[in-house]
Amino acid sequence: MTTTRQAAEHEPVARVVPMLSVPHLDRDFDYLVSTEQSDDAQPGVRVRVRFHGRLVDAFIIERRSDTDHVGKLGWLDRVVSAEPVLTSDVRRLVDAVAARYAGTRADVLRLAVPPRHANVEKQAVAELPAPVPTAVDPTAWASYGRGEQFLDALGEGRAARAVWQALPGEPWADRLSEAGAVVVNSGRGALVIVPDQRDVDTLHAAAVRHVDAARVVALSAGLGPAERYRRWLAALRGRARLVIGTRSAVFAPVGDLGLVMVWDDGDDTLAEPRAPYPHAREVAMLRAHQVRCAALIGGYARTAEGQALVRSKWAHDLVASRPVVRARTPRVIAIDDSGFSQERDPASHTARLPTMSLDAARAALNAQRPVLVQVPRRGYVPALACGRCRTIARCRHCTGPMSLPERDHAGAVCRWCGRTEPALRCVRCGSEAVRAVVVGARRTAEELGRAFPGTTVVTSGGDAVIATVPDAPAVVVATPGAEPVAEGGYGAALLLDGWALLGRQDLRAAEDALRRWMAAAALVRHRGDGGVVAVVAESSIPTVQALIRWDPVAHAESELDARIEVGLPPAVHMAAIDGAPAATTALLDTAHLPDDAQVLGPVELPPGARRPAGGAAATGPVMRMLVRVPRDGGLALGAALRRATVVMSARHDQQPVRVQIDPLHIG
DNA sequence: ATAATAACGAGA
DNA sequence: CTCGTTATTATC
Repeated sequence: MTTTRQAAEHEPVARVVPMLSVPHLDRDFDYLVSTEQSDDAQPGVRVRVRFHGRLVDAFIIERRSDTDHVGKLGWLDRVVSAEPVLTSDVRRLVDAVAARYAGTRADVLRLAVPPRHANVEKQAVAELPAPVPTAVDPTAWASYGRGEQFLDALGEGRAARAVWQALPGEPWADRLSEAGAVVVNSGRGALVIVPDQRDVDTLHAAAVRHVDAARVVALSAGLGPAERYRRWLAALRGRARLVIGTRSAVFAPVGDLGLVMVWDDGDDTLAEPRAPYPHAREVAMLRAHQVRCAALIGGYARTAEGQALVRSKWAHDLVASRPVVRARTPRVIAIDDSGFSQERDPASHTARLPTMSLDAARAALNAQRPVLVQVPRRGYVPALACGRCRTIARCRHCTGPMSLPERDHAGAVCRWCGRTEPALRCVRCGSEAVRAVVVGARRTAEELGRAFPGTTVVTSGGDAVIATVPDAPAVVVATPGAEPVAEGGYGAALLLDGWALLGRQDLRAAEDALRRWMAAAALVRHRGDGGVVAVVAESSIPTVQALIRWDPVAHAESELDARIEVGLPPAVHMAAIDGAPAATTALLDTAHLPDDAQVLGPVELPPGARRPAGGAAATGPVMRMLVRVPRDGGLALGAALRRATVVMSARHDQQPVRVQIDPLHIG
């Protein structure tokens, strides 16, 4: 069954990028286009090509009249559809991300272009009436320095860039929607990236209040292939002009992009867990840079990365003045046990956390307001129980659960009041044996229920997240990120386990603690309205001070200074190379690293880290090597490691190695 | 990946 | 010099 094919008359060569994640095959390949295929085989469409005998998916990059290939060309096997799903903007972005993260274009393309759904693609596009500009009130941005001017700049199509710290109680989704509306009204597209589905829902609800609902679309993973592709196509085809989504939406094909926004960029979920592990904020900034559009990074707290953008003058500060901050924030008290002797303060025999923070909670409940209690994620802090009878170990002062902190801490520590207990003894059976158990939010809820008999106790966390709670007395126990919004604001919040958040051996421990605290505290009424936040941590710790003073910018400043001091991102760029010791050293030996690169390690992989996938299932030790280069050496680092992976993958004897650029957690 | 092929080394 | 094995290279 040999069919005679005729090459297209005009530009018979299609240059394609095949979807092969093998580094040394990440090149362009030319194929012949037949007459029948010619109309459909336009740049950006999906095709199938016979590659080394196998049929593989590919995207057409360009049509050409000639080829530089010396051998004979094969034919495009099939044009999958005429939909040009890979726009030139997205293709340039994919190229840049692959280069920066030392990955293959195929891997990035898999993140950027969702799988096709033929039925959805065939459906006719409904004609939309001409867009109706919506009214945007820029005065809502007036609390933030040059906020109104920022919106004006967006309306004028300028490439304004800002890092914005939202005030407590601020309906951030409305503010981001207003910024998006200004851009959409000016005829351009806007994109907002948020950490999770809950934020997508919140933002979408707000967005349709500010932008014609037919032009707003929300992309997220939990949609199912058909709906997901339908909405993605709405963006591609230009119907949707304000696109909202989680991390992979940062690649969404929004045409004539005028503004890209990222909310809460300190959230770990913005880091893609699949190779080459790009971070949505970094991709967003690359994109803004490439298309010269505006950018906005927002959150209650600020990351060192955000601060670096401000310090380098790439972005402006968008923060409220001190008097406004003071008026809008709750009163923050630190429940601080250290250096406090019971001899000097006999009153402290009655538990200090219960006295001070339970007082605050009780006052809020008496004022008919809900109280938020933030506890760590399940499994985050193991508590202790008797090794013989399994009774949970309790603090002698406040009856809080005891747990073992990080290694450098002697004795057990109370999760509520932070007091140290050098020698535990079971109150029931007298045994001195201890075992670790995990006390989650549910148990904390039971305990608090006992502390406030007759009060409704609600828990939110894990797969049972509650969006809102009514303005009524209730104790709301939530894990970070799952705090329900209280209508009118909480009367008080208790932030437990401060020492557990701050004591982690992680480069982002302090930043992360402040981010979680502020996210919870932002839901509390301001001080003038009686709002109180009690945080269980030493008040002398700078991060606790930053919460008390509500100064995320100063905290990010000193965080950035600290990273400069010790040479960690974003002050430098760093690559982590994980794998069997032989494999990682082989890769680094192969790499022609820049002259100013420093090789560090090997270090232990952070606990819970996955071992690099692919190839033979390695069983040996997994080690991490680190490469550090100056801040302006990021591209050179990516390029050098990219070349090394090409060489290594061509020699197919190696064990799997994972390369991550600027990983969130360095080990 | 995997097939073709260039390179290499030991035995006859 | 040949055969058998291994390293290298190309895949349009």
